[in-house]
Amino acid sequence: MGLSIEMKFQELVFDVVKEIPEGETLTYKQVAKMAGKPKAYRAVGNILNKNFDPAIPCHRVVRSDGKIGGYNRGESYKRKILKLEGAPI
DNA sequence: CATTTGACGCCAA
DNA sequence: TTTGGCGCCAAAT
Repeated sequence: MGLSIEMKFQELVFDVVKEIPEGETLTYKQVAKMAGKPKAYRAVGNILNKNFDPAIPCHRVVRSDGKIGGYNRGESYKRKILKLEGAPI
């Protein structure tokens, strides 16, 4: 029976991001690696960019350079949320 | 099916 | 330290 779990990279990324606890942050590269493709960090950014689902705390994904990164609702808002959550960033 | 798009990452200067 | 440029990949068109 071809019931092999076949998740798209996009689904895996969303799943990983959904599991990020409050006050924690992951880098795009880390998320890509956890999703099974350590070199797809570029695609991760693109995927999160299209996500407007508030159930996915995509604001907890930051750059490896220590910068905030972007956010489809405004980078300022992203930084504010991270500060409110007490993220080490 | 081919090309373009980007919320990135890393290195050299 | 900061900046510019190249590489990298999935999804959209």
